[in-house]
Amino acid sequence: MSVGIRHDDLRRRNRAMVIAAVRRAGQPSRTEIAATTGLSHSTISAISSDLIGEGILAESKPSEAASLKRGRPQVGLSLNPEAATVMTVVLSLNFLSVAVIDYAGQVISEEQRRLDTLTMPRDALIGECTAIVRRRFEDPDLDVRSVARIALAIQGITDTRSRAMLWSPITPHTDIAFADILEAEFGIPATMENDCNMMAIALRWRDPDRYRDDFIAILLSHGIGMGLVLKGELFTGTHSSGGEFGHMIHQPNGALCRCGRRGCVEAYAGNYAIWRNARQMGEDAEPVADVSDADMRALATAARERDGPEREAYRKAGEALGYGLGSLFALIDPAPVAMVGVSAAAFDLIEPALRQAIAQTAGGQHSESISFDTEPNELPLIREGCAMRALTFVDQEIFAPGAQARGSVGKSVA
Amino acid sequence: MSVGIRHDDLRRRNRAMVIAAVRRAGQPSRTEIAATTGLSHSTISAISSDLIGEGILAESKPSEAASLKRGRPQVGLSLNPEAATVMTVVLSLNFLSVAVIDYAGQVISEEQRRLDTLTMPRDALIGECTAIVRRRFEDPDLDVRSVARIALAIQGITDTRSRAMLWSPITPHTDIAFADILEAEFGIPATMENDCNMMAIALRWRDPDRYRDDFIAILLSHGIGMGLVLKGELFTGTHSSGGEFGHMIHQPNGALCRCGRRGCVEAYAGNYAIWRNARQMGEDAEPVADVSDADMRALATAARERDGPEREAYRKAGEALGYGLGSLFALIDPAPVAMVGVSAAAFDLIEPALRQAIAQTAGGQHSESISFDTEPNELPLIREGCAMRALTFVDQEIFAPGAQARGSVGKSVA
DNA sequence: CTCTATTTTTTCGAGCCTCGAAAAAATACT
DNA sequence: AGTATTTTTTCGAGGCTCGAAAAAATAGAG
Repeated sequence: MSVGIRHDDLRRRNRAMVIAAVRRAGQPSRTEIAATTGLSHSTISAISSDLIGEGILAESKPSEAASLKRGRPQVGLSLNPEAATVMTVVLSLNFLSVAVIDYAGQVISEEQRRLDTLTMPRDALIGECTAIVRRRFEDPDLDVRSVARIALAIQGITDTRSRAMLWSPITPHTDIAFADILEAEFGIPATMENDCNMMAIALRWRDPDRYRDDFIAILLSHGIGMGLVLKGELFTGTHSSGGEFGHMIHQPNGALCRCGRRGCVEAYAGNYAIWRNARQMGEDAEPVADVSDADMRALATAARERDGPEREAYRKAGEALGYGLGSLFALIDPAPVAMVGVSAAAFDLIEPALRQAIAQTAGGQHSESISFDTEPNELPLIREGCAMRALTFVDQEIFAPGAQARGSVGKSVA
Repeated sequence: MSVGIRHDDLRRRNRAMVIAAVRRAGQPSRTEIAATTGLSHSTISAISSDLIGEGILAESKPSEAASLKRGRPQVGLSLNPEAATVMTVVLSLNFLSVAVIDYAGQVISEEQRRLDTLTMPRDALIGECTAIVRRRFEDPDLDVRSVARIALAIQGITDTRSRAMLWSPITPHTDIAFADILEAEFGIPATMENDCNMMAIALRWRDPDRYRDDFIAILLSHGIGMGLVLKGELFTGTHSSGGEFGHMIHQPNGALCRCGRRGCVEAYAGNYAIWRNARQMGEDAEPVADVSDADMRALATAARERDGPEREAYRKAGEALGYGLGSLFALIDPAPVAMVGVSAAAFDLIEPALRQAIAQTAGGQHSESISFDTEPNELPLIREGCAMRALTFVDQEIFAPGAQARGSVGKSVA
């Protein structure tokens, strides 16, 4: 059962709250923090004085707009970039990237690398990941001790505890406990996250007005992924990262999916499925391993030019996505959707059939009011989400230790 | 954003925690409460002394088993039945029932009534509800002032704030703010809940070992409903009660559903759908308004006796439920399922096709390990859930005021 | 150039709350 | 009757937040 609140949790939680307020607002004054947190000025004063003393926050120049006002000018509080650093590792199909990010969220250094994830042996894949991290540590400019957290993201299913990759389309291997491996290797806390969840976190930081408490990020790529934020919290399954939107059933006994089953949404809307339909290869054709972004763009161009199998392929993708979203909306009610990935650039071809399908479902009662946004480039989003994930971990678990250990106050996405 | 913790919230939250511990454990000693809440003995002593002084808790006889032990005997703490009462109102097809329940959860009095919900005018329906509540208030044995909360449950969609029924299959009328209406009428806080959510709450109280943090309650009745508990909390949509499992899409452009759309799970698995298929009326046949429980039982008997359209109807129901559950499990991972309602008594006819379908979905990877439980009688469950819903409201909002107003510590189902 | 109004931030004492340790209470065992 | 054991209460210490007041820092008025 949930547990009582001990007296010392109070300060820790309010510390975390202040740090979160600064991370969100950028350069808020103490008065502004008091307003957003609902705590008294005295408390904010005491806490921020502590945090400055510990080198977590720093005072910045009084904000420009405020100097027009009378009275004592506000002093902005900001995150001290040197308080800590975090590392992000993003593993996607044939591509591995790492970045070092300071406490204020700026990228310090990065490295990217192509590799053949589909055919690599298990050990080689793990080795590449540890090696790329190690190379960052060897950078003489980087203070190794400052690295407080490593966040990995991978396309595929991870476990709820964010320790391991359970299954991924980018490698034949399963159940790799990347988080444990990196922790053992470098002695730094690490987590293994799902790529679409990180996209959702990044969207929330990028555009908190549109993506606030309830929204959906859908990755339209070789496969179909989803990151879901409900009531301000990242939605995950009970055992895994969950949210396997791409593998909801669209057509019982339908098209062959990359996962080996039939009729999944992905088997109609993934790049390989669009490709298969556009090339009229039949729904039983084995999914191809990869379709280049250029090929997909050519497909979209062809579909825009004339009515033919390409256009029909996108229509089928839209239909599958629409019925899938309709079923999802039946469960969670409609919410804003962000379409991310290379096929999001072809969303104009997908949207009509999608809206038509969704209008025929219970969740689509107000289908014209459901709004879609597109973002063709998923990698920067994933990296950004990872960074925020790692940074907020440092905020909460390291700079306000114990605050999140019990109960659930103040938990929120990222 | 989430808000800081003020000093006085501390006591309120810990009060709520102590009350919750007593409600859960029945007659725990102070020492046991200290252990489950993690608070110190001194704190528990102080809080329980307050609660006893306020008439919320009462000391009961030392528990029998403990007297075998040495030392000072434990004193059990229990809920004082006279601390408050709550009222539950359950509105289902052609049936209205009300009950008064004391603070310890015992039914004090009840009344049940048949009425024709499908044809009643809006005002008459509302009038029946207020009248049946008023009659309970007129009971001379009932201290009107003790009634602290009214919880209504209805089959259909309610809003997230638990104020109104938005849509229901039992009446043609929509958007009835029952909670507001009863509050205005009697001056007592009221909520309007979804029936399947109440079932889920009741299951959790009845069998916390099986139904703890993640489980699904599915109502197999004229329509198909679902109550979903994830991570220990009732899952609702962003705007409505959500969880409209019955209206996830099973077959695009498939059988005609009671909701007017096509291919919903319910259009294959609802009683009217099983009836329609068993009578070979075709998937376009208008759903019948009601099928009696006796007719459904006769159908099940016929299906068990011989291979024919009845058996096929149950097979189709199982298939729809299986694919629907498969899609749901793709999103949330598998969880224990309780099948409730008259058709749960025919689950033996449904299960084989259900398991076969689920095995073909992503969520059904370990389909043999997914466990189903059946409970043919939904009404007692709904009433029980309503009672617990109302009682825990009193625990938290009235006897520990302010505790839940900010943040989210200690929130949990019911 | 000084004084006043205004706004932000800090300081200080009061009031709560929880905690640990010790005391008190209540029983079983010897 | 005395001792051991377990539960519950008491009491002082320490920590935290709050409100009020003071201090700090600036713009505008005269």
